[in-house]
Amino acid sequence: MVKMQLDLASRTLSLDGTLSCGQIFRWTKQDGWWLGMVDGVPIKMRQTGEHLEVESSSPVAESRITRFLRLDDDLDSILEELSRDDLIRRVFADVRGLRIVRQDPWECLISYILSRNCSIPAIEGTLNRICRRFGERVEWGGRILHRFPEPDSIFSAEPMGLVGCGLRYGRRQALELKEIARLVSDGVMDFNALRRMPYEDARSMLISFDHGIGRKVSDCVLLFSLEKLEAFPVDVWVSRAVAELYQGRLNPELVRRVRGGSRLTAKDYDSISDFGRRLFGRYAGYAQEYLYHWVRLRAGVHLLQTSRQASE
DNA sequence: ATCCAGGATATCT
DNA sequence: AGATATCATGGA
Repeated sequence: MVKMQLDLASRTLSLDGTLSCGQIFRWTKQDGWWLGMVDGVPIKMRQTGEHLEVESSSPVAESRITRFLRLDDDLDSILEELSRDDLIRRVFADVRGLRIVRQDPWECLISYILSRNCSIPAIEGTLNRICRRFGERVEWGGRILHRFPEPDSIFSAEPMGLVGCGLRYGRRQALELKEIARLVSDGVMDFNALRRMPYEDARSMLISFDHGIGRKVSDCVLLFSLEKLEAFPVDVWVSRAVAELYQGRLNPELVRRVRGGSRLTAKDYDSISDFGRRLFGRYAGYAQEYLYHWVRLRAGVHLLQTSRQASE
């Protein structure tokens, strides 16, 4: 057991908000501690006052935690730059200390491919079952955890084994996951290369890989794992938030469709995403995540599962 | 039981 | 190109 304490000092952080808002799916809170993995190493974290307490099974460089939580971002400056109007200022005030997390691109990509048309608890359940069945077992403190499976492990998986984990779209989706795993394993899909590309180019390339990667999945992977903070993913919640706050600046027909609960067309996605990016600029993704968390909090979505098992 | 959820794609006009 | 039909699970 290795213990470490990070001095947050002036670095604003809400660990609860950051890990419970629905950007990342495999962290759970138990007895006041967040339990999860960073680079395959089991980690426990707890925020107490000005400090972040970190416990791990083996030594972890402080810089890895700092990178994971994007504590290298000057959050206050970013939010100040994003404060275009009083509406978004109020959202920032209601959702304090939320940070975008730096996820592993492979895990992030698979997570969002199978997130489509699913609720967050369902995504968590499916991911946990996939890790339990295909990921490496790790024991820590009498607890059994599972790493996220390597690409080769998914590539060589039996399709029905994946389907049995609860995929929303069955065998078709299992074949998608296997194909993506092959592309990653063969280096055809090169996350480091994508990270170096401009947002628009990386997004076009990701979408061109197909097999379950569309606009939304691309934007999530780019924002949460590939350093593209201008990405503005749009789901039903973000569309509701934007349609509510900025109804006067959007196509009235689009606002009506969002309010009526009808599904978003590809064109609607582009309208809202482009609007967000134009309004907020290089840190639009941060504004998006605050909007997402804000509407869900206000709708009374409960974010912390208390009784469900993480991964055994 | 019913309803909804961090959508993508094949198949039309 | 742009609209729409289809896919078909788990959790609240």
